[in-house]
Amino acid sequence: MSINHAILGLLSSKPMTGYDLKKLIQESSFMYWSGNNNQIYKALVELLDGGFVTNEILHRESSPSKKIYTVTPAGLAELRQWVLSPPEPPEFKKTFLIQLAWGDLLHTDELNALLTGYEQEVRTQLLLLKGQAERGDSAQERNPRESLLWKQIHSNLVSTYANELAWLEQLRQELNLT
Amino acid sequence: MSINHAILGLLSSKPMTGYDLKKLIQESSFMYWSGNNNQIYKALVELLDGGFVTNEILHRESSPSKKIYTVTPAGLAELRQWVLSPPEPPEFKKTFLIQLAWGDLLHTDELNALLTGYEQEVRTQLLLLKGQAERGDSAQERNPRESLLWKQIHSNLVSTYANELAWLEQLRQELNLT
DNA sequence: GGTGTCATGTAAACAGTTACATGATTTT
DNA sequence: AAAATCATGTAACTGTTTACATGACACC
Repeated sequence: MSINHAILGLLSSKPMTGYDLKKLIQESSFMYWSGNNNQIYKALVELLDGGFVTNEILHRESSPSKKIYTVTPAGLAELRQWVLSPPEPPEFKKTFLIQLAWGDLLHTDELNALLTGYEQEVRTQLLLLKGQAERGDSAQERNPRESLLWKQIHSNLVSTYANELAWLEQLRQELNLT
Repeated sequence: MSINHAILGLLSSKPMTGYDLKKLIQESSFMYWSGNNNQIYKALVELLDGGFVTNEILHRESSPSKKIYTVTPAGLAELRQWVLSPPEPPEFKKTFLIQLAWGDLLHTDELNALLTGYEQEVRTQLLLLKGQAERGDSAQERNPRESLLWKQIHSNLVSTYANELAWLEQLRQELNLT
């Protein structure tokens, strides 16, 4: 349930509308939520109720009125608190591994096709990541330490996918030699 | 929604009760569902309705009657079909990375403690994995190809965690040198 | 005598996704 | 003239988790 904290984080660099937040979260590689309206607008109501953000409402003739959200000091304190909290282990959902678990039902060529399919998916994810990096995503960093952290987050994801590809290579070799 | 297929897979090696399936799924490292009653018993009803499994009911005086589920040929066909279907990309939920994204709010020593906390979590996961492997988990394999596949699934998870540790090492170095 | 395992199931709450609804403005 | 973007929100559905409920039998 940390999308609220992610929103606090995003707002800490710049006041934004729900619509802006939605886009940032949807485009982000490491903020893993889908970033649909329901999540965002619900979270913003909660954050407002909790006093962690305030909003400035721009009324416009017709069109829904634009709401620009800003973190409060209480919101910043909450964010810091959360960042300090004990990390959770990473979670992996690799449905492919479950397919592979019963891959013995397949002929060798079918199994090979399955591996190739997975490889394609992983490569696609890697390309998406690099695309985001080139577009200089995640906006303005402030100081060198922060910018180092963001680079390392990106590097974490890249290495995770690269590791998957390396493992695939190993699997292919073992399958062919047996 | 592939827990149904995972259940078909498990039943394909041996008829079992819902209770047995629950334990296998909960102990498994790569079948990522929690394996709570609600999921299992609901899935079994669906599989039964679809004609993918049958059950033999052992009535016992008092105690709920034991139901032993067996895959039907239709179930095996469905399983094979699913195993052949185009793989999805892996999904990662690394909440830690989101904490790190705003890690610049922390003092250096706090940040270091955060990294250590994460490292501990990852190491714990690795130990759990090795424990499962030693207990010769995932039961009886049939032929060399299948047994190779199961070993490689295990190896995938190990390497994923190992990669995380290697990345942490790199991050530590970059943080200290800056 | 208490704890743990076996064995089934239900209820309630929470989280997440997809789709719906509206309507102006900007781009192609 | 059509399509995409801006901007907010709601409704319905699906998936997941936690907790409740029952009761025998085995083990310490």
